[in-house]
Amino acid sequence: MSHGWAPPAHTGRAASQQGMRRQNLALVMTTVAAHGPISRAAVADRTGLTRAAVSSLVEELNSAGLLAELAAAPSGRVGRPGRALALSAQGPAGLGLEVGVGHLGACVVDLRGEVRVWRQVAASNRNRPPSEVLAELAEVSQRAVHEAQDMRLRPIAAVLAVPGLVGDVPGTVGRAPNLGWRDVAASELWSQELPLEVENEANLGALAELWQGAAATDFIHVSAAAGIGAALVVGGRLFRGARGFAGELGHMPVRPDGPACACGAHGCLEQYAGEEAVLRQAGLVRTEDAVHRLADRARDGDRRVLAALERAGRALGTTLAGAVNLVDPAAVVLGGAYAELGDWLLPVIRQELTARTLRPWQPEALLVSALGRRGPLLGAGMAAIRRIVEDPAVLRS
Amino acid sequence: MSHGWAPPAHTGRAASQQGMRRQNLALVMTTVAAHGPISRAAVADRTGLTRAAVSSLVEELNSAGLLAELAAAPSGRVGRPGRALALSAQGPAGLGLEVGVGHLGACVVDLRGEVRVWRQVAASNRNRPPSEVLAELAEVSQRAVHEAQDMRLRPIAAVLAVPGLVGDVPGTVGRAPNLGWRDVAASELWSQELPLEVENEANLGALAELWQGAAATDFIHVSAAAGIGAALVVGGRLFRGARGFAGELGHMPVRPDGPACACGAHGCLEQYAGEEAVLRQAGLVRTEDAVHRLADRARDGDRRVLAALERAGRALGTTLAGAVNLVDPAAVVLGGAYAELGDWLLPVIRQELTARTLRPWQPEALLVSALGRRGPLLGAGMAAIRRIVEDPAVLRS
DNA sequence: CCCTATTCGTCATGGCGGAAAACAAATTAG
DNA sequence: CTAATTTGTTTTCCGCCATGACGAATAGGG
Repeated sequence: MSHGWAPPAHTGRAASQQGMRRQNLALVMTTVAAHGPISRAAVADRTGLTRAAVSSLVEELNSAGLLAELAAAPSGRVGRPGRALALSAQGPAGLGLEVGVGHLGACVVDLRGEVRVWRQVAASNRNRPPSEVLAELAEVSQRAVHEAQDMRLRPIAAVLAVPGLVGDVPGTVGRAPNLGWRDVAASELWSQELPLEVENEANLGALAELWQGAAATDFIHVSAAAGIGAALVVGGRLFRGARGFAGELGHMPVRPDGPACACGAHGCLEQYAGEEAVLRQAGLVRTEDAVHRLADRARDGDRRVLAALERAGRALGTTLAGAVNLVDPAAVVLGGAYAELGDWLLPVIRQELTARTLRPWQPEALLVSALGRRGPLLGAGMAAIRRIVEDPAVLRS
Repeated sequence: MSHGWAPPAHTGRAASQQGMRRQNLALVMTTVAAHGPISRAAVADRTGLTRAAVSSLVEELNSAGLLAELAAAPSGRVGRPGRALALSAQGPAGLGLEVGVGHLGACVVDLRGEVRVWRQVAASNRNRPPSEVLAELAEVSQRAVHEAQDMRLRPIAAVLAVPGLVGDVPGTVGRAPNLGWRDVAASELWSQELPLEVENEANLGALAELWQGAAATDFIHVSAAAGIGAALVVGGRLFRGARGFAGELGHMPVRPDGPACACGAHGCLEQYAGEEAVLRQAGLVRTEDAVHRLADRARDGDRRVLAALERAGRALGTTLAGAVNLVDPAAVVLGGAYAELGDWLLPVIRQELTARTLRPWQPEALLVSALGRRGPLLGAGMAAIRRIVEDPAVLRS
């Protein structure tokens, strides 16, 4: 009647003692990262490892320069005081890079997740040759790296945030319409020593949100630039879908027979809540700082702008309600350009969410990103160093 | 500027040698399950374990009665022939149970994933006291268990498929409107020895689809009964969302200002593609076998029925396109009542998917479940025994 | 001041489990 | 019948964590 189990569910990997060590090193590392200065004994309690094992693991992490012992603080409790462990403020660091339409950015984040260097410069990158853009970025980056080195920080990996899609080949930009890029092998053009990884800016914004602790471990992060993108974070990880295309919120249907969209369909969300559509409704022309002007006029009470924002918010809310019904996230975060327009969008979206989600929806579960435009670059820097926290053994090679 | 890493990303568990053994036992088990009769050496090649380690692991699984050695088949290749390992056709088995509106079911699935006992009886369970229903189910179940025992099968766990929502407390049915159940503690009413777990029938249908190998490891399984539910399978696992409510496809908005829905919103998918809506459009009254009658009339070319199905398919397609844009599954599977109506729904849905998905959509990635109504019960049986395959160490306790 | 209770970190021992390599067994090719 | 080849087991070894004991560093009480 049946034919047995289907082939593989992605066959796991063999567990070895090296793997065990590796996992426990990571466990200690993440525990220290998450629970501030903490003693070995407390790590042991929290992880289930023995104190002896923790000692050995800490010793290894310590001599690799990943952990540091802080000065002892009097605890007031009886017994020998523990020695406070914390992630090292020196040593390995992550280099975050960003190519925006109107700016370039570089930042350095240390193991603790703290931003130590932050540089952004204005630049007109629209339709500029990628090699030229990356060359200028390299200059900005090098200054940032030098600054970091003065603080005894040693960047070990770079992540580049781009307003576009990552290509099938790692390290390439598949398409970035706003930059005019198409199939750009960024990591090859990148002449620096550091390994470079490319990631979509919206995804990195979502990761920044995750690691800065504003939202839960399961949320939808919506951000708008030219298009509308959503990043799904599930169980503390980016959810990319089977082919890596998950999160195309902008082309969810709002009205099946609505206005034609560039994608070929009709009534996509972008036709209601996309930058171009909103500006058109508001009677504004599209410029680099259009979002600011929208917000200004809304503050001034401009009827047409307010109506445009309400219309956008309603469409966005409807679509998000659908997404919430389907994915059941713990929160929805508005980032990117939407963050600045939160005052006017939030109430309408809340209304729609409340009305259209089958399960009761807590109003406070819809929130505006506190990171704003800094999200992508911050996320890039954090992502670059986060690997070390989540798997310190990669440095042992 | 920043405040370091956010608290936990669900802190992992400490790796111990026992855990290592456990993981490798599972690895051998799943490898044998997935790749048919296979020799120790081939398992070693495939998993990366050494032959010695595999031997030791197989020895343990063997003496626990989980693996069996088949008669040697001449391979024709040079060298000592391998001894073919396969999952045991005896020993531990899973008991699948189902309470439907019009029937009760029980089945027994062995370690290989093969159905060995299959029993379904008609019953009118609508608004019947849960204790009475479960008592009758227990009888059916016991006969099935006895039959299984005659085949040297020993059911070790039961999973119950219900057309409703699982409650917060494991083992309880939160709501099953079609049965008239509300907060029923099924596992307490279940007087049998076996541990009982309760799961939504649509989810189990999706798991059956997964394990029977029709679809990929990432897909959306749509099924309709009274409501429209979707089960998301991601990386070979059920995706439940933050609160366990993921998959409410029926209340995704199709037209923001469409007909009012029982959920309080307007224009939900259920108002277009739900059983009641389709029947109303088709001019049929609602009965137990309404789906059959729909299919019959459609086959006869009934204009009104065909129009109703087209309308439903179009709405379903629009919504699924949105879901695909958001989640990017490798496939979409139509199950439940939709499976029988596939001939008429499929073309329209394909059309919408092709038109509305941003990424190119392969027509063959939309398919109809071959399991039909058997899915939920089959999935229940398979789920009950699948745990042993995925973690054989649980039997060691 | 000294002694005890308490907690922390380390050290020594042991056992478990996989890796590596040698070996025995079973087949094909010639 | 021998050589070659592949399989499965045996043996030895090593890494890693658990266990338990011990020294270290504190607070509290007499």
